[in-house]
Amino acid sequence: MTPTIKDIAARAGISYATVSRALNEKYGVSRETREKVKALAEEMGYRPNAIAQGLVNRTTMTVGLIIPDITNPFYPRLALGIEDRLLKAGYNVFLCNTSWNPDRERDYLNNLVQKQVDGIIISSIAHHADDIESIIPSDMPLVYVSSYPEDTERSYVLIDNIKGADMAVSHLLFRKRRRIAFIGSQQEYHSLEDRLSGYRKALKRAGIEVSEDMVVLDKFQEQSGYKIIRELLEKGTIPDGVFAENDIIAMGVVQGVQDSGYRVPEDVAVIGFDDIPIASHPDIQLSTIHQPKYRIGSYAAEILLNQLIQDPSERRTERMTLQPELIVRRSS
Amino acid sequence: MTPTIKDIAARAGISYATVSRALNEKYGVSRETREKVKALAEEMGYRPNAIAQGLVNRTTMTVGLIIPDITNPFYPRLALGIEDRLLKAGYNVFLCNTSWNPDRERDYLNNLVQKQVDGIIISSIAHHADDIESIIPSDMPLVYVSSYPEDTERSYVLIDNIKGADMAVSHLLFRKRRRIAFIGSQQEYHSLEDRLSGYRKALKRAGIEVSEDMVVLDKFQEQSGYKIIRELLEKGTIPDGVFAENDIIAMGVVQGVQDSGYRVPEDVAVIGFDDIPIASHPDIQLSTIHQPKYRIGSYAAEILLNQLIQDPSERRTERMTLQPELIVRRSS
DNA sequence: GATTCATCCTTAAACGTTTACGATACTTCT
DNA sequence: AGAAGTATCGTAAACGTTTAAGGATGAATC
Repeated sequence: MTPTIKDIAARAGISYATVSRALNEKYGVSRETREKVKALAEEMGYRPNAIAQGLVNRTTMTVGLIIPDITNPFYPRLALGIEDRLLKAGYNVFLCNTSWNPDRERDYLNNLVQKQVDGIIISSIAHHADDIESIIPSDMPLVYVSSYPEDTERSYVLIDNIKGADMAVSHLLFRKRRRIAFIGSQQEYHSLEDRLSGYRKALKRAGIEVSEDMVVLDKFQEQSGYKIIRELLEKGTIPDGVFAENDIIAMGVVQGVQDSGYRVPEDVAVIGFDDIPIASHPDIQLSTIHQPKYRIGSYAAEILLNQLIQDPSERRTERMTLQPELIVRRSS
Repeated sequence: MTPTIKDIAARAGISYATVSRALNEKYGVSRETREKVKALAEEMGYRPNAIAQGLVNRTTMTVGLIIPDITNPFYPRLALGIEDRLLKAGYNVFLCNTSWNPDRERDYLNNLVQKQVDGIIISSIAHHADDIESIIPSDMPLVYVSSYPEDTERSYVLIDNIKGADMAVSHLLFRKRRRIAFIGSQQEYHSLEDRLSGYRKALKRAGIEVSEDMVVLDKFQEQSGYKIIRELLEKGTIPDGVFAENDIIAMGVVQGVQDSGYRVPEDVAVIGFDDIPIASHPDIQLSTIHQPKYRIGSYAAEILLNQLIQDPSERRTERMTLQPELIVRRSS
């Protein structure tokens, strides 16, 4: 249907190998035929078959991006940073949304190696490096972004979650809160754990004992914050501050607090994490820890690109930990 | 590196053609060798090279999805509906974000055909069908979603934009508004035009003349609503109702109205389009026209899948126009 | 006039699969 | 026993491209 180099060769009266070299600017073809070939290619609407090229070149100019939740505004911006950077370098990206499903993450990884992607960027929900790295060839470039399994040797780009959480909780402490809850989702996500340990760290430093019924994790994301805080309040466990795993959950918490007849921030101060766009809306004004989402994405892409051009033997792992930023708004 | 069927064949002491047939459950291989081959494949960690398969099968189990703005919460949900449906059928998706850039849309289309995708779903910003359909092979399945060029013969899935806009404006009229503005972005987007004509239609039916300074389009998306309404108000052009192209813009309008010292909805009633999740937030309460985003996506995927299994000759164009739903909230 | 050399092109193999066809051996039938 | 059929496997071509190696041509050198 669409013309191949053989079609061009036939019309030009030369062999298709010459056509290939002409189009790829290789040596050994005269200016004359090169121009003739190019004109013909243009005229016939020739477009190289990337699949065939991929087979012989052993590179597909394609990378896989695995994220847990495209519905959380954090990830689209991250993905945008990645896509923009990779596109500039000529790569396309397979976007894979796992919806927090570890099986789906595994399946997608398998899929991506079968599809011969050149590299993978992943915001993983797996706990162990092996869950991921045993699936992919050991020489396949991989960079973790925003979350990673702690026993990995690979590159990653992420915010300092411990420090960010520490800052958030310290801020609540500064606001004279003493009964500070941590509310999150039950997903096995390494950044969750770091945020949790940052939470513990800050409380410990302040000499406050962490009461375990103040740490509540729930199965789902979207409605988690709302549900959890309402249950807490009804049970009579009344925190005066809440640090939520992320802004989506934090917004649920704020709603829940208000619907239970309490005031934010007077009765319960709330702070989230991520600084998604809506958090700064005048009618929302959610305090949070800022993450430079787009930048994190483009850094991750940059690191992957470095690995892509390097010899596997001399690949170094590059790790970036970006500094979080406290954003104080009305909710605290 | 990773084993191929030849490696398996060598270890099994048979030809690689037989290995292929064994793994693909084809006739002509004994139970015995089939099982031996499968065991070996499992043991050696064999995974078929999808690129090589793609070359011979002339199908890549891959589809391209082109959207203008992953940053607008409308699209991730649309994409999710598409991805979920396609994944179930074994397809992977290239997500392509054009950032409202027509050149980038064109480049991506080219890219996708070179990458030999089996089909394309696109929320296009192009005006003419030719801008898109001249790029792709005529037998390549394509379905438009949420927006489409009006001179196309292809399938599409979208909301009835004219009717939705009509409903929105009629609602404002019902609220006794007479000076109703339309605020949108300047992107060439067909759904924009339909919404604009729905706006005109409703006004006309009510016997209200459309004043052209009440229709304002701006270049960008995110800040458009805010900027435009503030300029309008400062110019002394004070609408008592605003229909915005989408919820993102509508939210900007609400902010702008309030920052200019007017009240929503008392002085200016505002209604948007899409019903993105945040619109229902208790502190936002934006009136809007609901779109079933996830469902639109999965319908589009369904239609594409139908085309993928059909013979190109007997492909019928399927067009779905979903009914919009008016959601009245505090902003009107 | 033979040799060398550069230039331009062709041949052929390779990438990892699938699949039509042919070959072989074994069964079954007459 | 010979013919015919069946089950199993191998050979080879094909998908569209890149690229190493080699061949042809003509010009330059001696």
